[in-house]
Amino acid sequence: MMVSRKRDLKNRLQSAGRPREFDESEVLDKVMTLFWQQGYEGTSLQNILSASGLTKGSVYKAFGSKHNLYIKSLERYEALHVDRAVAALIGEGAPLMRLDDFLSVPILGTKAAGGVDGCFLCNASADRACMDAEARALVQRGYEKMSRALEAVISQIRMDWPPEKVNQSAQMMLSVYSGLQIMSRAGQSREQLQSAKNAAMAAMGRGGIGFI
Amino acid sequence: MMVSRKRDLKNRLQSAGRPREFDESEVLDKVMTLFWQQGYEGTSLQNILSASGLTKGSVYKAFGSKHNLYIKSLERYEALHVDRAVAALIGEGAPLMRLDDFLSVPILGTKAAGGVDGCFLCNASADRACMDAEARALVQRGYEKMSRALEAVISQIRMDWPPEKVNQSAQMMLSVYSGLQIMSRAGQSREQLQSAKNAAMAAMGRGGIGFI
DNA sequence: TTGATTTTAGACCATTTGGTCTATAATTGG
DNA sequence: CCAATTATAGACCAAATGGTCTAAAATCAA
Repeated sequence: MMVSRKRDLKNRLQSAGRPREFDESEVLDKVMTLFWQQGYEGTSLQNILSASGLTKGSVYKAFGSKHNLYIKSLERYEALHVDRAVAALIGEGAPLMRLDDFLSVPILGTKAAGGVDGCFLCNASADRACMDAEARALVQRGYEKMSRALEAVISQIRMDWPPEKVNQSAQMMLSVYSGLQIMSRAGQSREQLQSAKNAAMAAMGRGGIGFI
Repeated sequence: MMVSRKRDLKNRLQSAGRPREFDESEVLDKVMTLFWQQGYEGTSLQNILSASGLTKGSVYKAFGSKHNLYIKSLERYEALHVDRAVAALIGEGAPLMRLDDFLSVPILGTKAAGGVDGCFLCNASADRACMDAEARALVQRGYEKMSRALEAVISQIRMDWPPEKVNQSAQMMLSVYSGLQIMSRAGQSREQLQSAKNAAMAAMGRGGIGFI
């Protein structure tokens, strides 16, 4: 047959042939959850097939490889969770409250009866980032986004602070956030995490971070 | 033969039979490094055999299972690294400097050319703690030790602070530490980590953590 | 209807997984 | 030297791994 006469101008959305029986985003959400909870090596193809209800053929046709599925999952996490957190940080309401809410996420996400997801970026940092450049770039981009948003709120909270001080505080808040997420995965109690958050918030109060 | 007449009173160190050809602690150190760097599922038995130079028979005779090897690795990490960090925290010198040194570990450990180990406790938090109660208990014990040591230094730095404030600050410092370790695994730049540390240290300075 | 195109189901594959078992080697106490 | 004991090497194993491939099914354009 002729090559590539196919549809240069028609610009259709639905190509010919049998249509997909699944929603790609829906499947990706389920797979993302698996990688998020169990890590890359901890999630087997079988896990993925069971959770998605698909068969190997469909998965490999649609996503190509396990690794690509992981990268796509990270991207989806960024779009779904990081961007939402960022929007909340730079959104409406008292800036101090917005920062507090941001640091509360790791604490509220903590379920008493085990099974804490934490933050996919933080988990991926430990799990894959140091051995997978593509994953690392995505994780860094996520941190970068949160870092910028933190700078924005903090500069609203402490309008008297110079940019340098705002930047350092934002980096500290990001560290606190990551630390809380990681420690929540380890089952640290809500009280302990709460204490950490309180001290971090207190550093933003009157007196604030007093350079030594 | 008779049961358990073996050596109730002799109390010998070396039992009869062929002696070990390897040093158990040495092997454990190598295995610990593998689990630390690659995680539980990311480390195969083959990895372990190659790194230790042992064969399956010896490994299983000496350690029983991969899982047990992981637990032993966590214990060894606690004895080797956590206890050392704790000792340094409550040791000699200016307390403010000791705290600074503690938070510098994640930054100095960062090698420019990838391959950052981070902290085994933090990695294990993301990797295994939420699906392995034994591992979780060890991780929590490690955090607990560091937390107590942090309280000790902080109470030396700010003798005017009430215990509650000291405790909250210690929890925050532990979060910052964990966050730095995790973000260093993701390849965050030394400058970024340094900024976070600076802000955290600043919170201990004059004015300190000013409750809102 | 027919031909082209695409997805699906699942058989199939080589490799690797964690783990066991046995024969042999190396030691000690007697 | 001999019996008992322990460690080593590596053959062996069933199950699981990530991945490929083919035949059938489902759709659309002509």
